[in-house]
Amino acid sequence: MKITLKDGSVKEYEQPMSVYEIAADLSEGLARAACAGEVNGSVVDLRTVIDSDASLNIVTANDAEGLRVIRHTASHVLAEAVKRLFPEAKVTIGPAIEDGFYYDFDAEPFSREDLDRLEDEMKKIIKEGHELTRFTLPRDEAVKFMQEKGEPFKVELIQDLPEDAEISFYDQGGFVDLCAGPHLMSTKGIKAFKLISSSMAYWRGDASKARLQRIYGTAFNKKEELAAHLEKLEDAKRRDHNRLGREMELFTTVDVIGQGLPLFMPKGTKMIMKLQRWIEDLEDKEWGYVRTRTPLMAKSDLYKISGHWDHYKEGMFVLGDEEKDKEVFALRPMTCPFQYYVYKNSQRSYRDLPYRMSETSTLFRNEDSGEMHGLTRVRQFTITEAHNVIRPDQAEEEIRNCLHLTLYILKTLGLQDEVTFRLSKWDPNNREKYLGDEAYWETTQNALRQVLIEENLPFVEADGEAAFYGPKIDTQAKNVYGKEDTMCTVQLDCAIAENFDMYYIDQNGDKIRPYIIHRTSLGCYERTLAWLIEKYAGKFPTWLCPEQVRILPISEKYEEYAQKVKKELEANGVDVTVDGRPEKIGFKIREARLARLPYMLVVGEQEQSQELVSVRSRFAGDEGQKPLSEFIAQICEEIRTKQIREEQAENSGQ
RNA sequence: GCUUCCGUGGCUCAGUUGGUAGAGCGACGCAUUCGUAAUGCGUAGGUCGCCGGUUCGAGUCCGGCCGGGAGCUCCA
Repeated sequence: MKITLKDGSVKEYEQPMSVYEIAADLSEGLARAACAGEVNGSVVDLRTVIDSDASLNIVTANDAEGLRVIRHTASHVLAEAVKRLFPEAKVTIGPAIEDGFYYDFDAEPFSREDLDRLEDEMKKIIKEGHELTRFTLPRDEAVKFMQEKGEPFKVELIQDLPEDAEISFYDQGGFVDLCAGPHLMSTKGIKAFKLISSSMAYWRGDASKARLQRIYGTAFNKKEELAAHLEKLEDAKRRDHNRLGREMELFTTVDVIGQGLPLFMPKGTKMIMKLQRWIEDLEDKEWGYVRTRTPLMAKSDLYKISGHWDHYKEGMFVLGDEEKDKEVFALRPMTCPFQYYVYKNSQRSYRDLPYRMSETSTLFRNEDSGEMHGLTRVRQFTITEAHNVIRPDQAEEEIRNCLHLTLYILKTLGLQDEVTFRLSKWDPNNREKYLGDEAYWETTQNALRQVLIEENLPFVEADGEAAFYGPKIDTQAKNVYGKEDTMCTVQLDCAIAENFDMYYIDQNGDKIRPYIIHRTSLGCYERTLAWLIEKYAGKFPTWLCPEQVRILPISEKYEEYAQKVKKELEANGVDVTVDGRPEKIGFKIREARLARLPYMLVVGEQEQSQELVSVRSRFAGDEGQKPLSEFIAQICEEIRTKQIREEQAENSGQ
């Protein structure tokens, strides 16, 4: 690969090299004069490297590194612009993040107009082309330096650093920011950026600390890349389930019913019922589950035993007033304790375990008003969840078992490549939030980690994401805005059986505490539907479609034959309708396409006389005429096997 | 709960500096009975999210509330 340096000279390498490697190499020799900015202790002009030659094929990960440097520098430019236009604002921190950068300020809220003005100011700063130069100070001098500048947040940051640390600063033509770097050598290196939005954020993410104003922006190497990114965001919005789901009449919301309480329309309901019947049958017939049906509410007594009354009362809908009423009820936020009493109804032997209780249950959680979002964050949702009561020696096998079921379901839905796994651990610095001691958490977390490793699933570990009774394996998916949500979960709970006095009788006749696995094989139906809408942009696999086939008679003369075809398809369990309106065939096809239907059957004179149908599919366009019986066999097979047919782009329309 | 943007007929949107509303699609009616992405003509439909204020006059300005989007915090 060839690198063109800023002074015009060319450097050649036989092997592709990373930005880091180049940086290291260049800093040894000729590069210093041409470069600035620091990467891992080596000095390099990343701008030069990135721009060198598109055919260089610098490894993607390193392009990402370069982008981070551009974005981080952009955040400094933003900070300078804010200080210029709003001198009273205090700067805090401004890192590069996945798709851009942000900077938090202690300031009055920024409006969109403010952001536009800031963009203009940033353009000026970029054009002025300030060199970024690094210098360091001993800690006490650094503190003094920022005190004199009147930046209390920076002072606090410096004071948290080790006493003997050399504190590094970057100076861009007079504006100086505390920063570890690296940066571009000049503000001129920022060639394409945009401020996206502003929002409130807490200092150090702590709601009890200062409320800051965060400005989000993004920056790219080239204007075209920025444009492509913005276009991608626009495209993502077109797939947004909250828009598409309403447009396709899957669900709606009503002001007077309330926030976070979606109404499923007939089509959305049909999809959810298809998912639910599938999951329940699968669990019961193939994975050894029994089904329960327990109340949607209970007296406060139950939640006092489970611990929810003390820890999570704000999150529950409480019916009644403890002061006035003899009995206070609450709508259930989970199914766990109800199913525990199903287990406790009779004495269980070690031979009975695992005892797997599953229930499609509606849950209620009083989310804060700002939290609700479409179908992904609601106040009432329905989930097929289970509690598997097991012997301690069955833990690993049963966790694996649950994970396999989840993986099978994701694969069937075509979602297996959309997820990441997370080992959700406790927060050792916040022990009062959890049951059990360090040894308990080490043991249970190790058990889950072991399964993930053995199953060869890539995963991240996250502190403070566990349930209060135990660690989890969460299956995470991102929505069209890149926000991550938990879809499925497998939780190991070795603690709660004690609270409910659950036990089984072992070989020796002794009472033993079981472990409990809390798990879902799919996320709640609301969230899953949202995920499917966004993944498929409304073009669902045929088996899930609420309307799988629409019959389009050429004219009203063929209505009778259309009805006959409909009856035969219905007899085979296909969801089918007839569009008998006196419209032209082209018009009916257009509407069916816009409704994202998988199959259209055009019927007219020829089809009627020979028991044929003309098949037009979302997948292959005009598939031509075939005998009705052949089409039925084909679509039934597709539905039975839950096949996901590949789309073939049609050249007309959308 | 907080920050910000938004709320005009069923849907998507227009509505210049305040002078009581428009379009396309859809719906309905009539005509057309049609061969693979929009047949023509006509009709109806809005107290401009709700409440209050400023004003001679408010969809347009101000305040509060309700609802929606994005973000923060939270998420059993």
